[in-house]
Amino acid sequence: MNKKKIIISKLREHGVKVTPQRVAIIDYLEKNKIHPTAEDIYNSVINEYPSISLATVYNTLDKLEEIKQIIKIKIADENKVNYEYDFEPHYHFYCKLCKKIYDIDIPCEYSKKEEIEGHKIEEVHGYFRGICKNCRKINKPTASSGA
Amino acid sequence: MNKKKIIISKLREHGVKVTPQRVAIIDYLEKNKIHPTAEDIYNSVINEYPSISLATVYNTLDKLEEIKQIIKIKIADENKVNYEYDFEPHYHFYCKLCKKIYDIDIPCEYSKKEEIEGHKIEEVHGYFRGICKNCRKINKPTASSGA
DNA sequence: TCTTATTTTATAATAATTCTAAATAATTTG
DNA sequence: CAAATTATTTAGAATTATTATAAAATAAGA
Repeated sequence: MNKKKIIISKLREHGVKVTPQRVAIIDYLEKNKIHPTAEDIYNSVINEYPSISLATVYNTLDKLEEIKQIIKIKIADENKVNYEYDFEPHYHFYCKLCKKIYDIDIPCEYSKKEEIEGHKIEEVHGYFRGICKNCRKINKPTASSGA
Repeated sequence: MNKKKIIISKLREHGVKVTPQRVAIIDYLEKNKIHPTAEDIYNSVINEYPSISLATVYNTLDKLEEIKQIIKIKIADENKVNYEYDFEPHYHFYCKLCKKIYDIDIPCEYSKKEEIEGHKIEEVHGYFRGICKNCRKINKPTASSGA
């Protein structure tokens, strides 16, 4: 059973209607694992549903978050939310130059703990910020430009 | 040498003037280690400097971030930034009920690494979200209300 | 004191997100 | 099948945190 099917059945379980707009948003998430913003999703889904509204995108993302199938991540410099579709807990890396968010293939420490210092854990978030692999290369002085 | 003095000398090093407004903001951070928002700071400092503007608070916080004396944390449900004054890297815990941010007294794994998967690390962030110790108590069924 | 650069202030602008109310679609009930 | 009910979508207005702008105030140096 793939994630799309899981989501659809979970929506039904929760009495949430599986509308074409919602499916289009789920499809987008399924195919574009780039930690998109609500606007990224909107800009793509609007091709299929020219009358879709940004509010519908936000509303759908909220529902998906409620049923714990996506996670909001707040990592960018601009004050906006990116959405994570992946199941497995892992770290993220945000590049201050190209603004891309990378998945980091190490599990979050503490991601399996249920509580910490008496507090009940529901989500674990871990991320790095810095300069990514590619931007380092681009900005590194070349042999000819070096001293 | 305490942190306030360090900050003041660092500001001077960077050619940033140490104005009374800025000192008041630093004092607030020194005395209120509650991960305040810019508005929290503004609401307090305005008592001392009734004409201070929110822009000055943001401007000062940006300067303090530039010289790496505070860290922006994006953890709350509302889309706003909280500021961390503490030196040592550690985790945070955000309570979804009372909205408080707790410091968690375990060091961030990877906080001393310089790079990961080829990316250059400049900041490491780790946080939990869930229900805090106190809110768990308050919301727990009492002996008399239980089955 | 005059000059210059910096900072503060007040206000306007921006941008992400949420809210609202009307329109639409789907579902249930008679 | 038709009417009634309910959930959803839409368009657009409202909200809110933050940033930008420009004029006034301040500070530092010559």
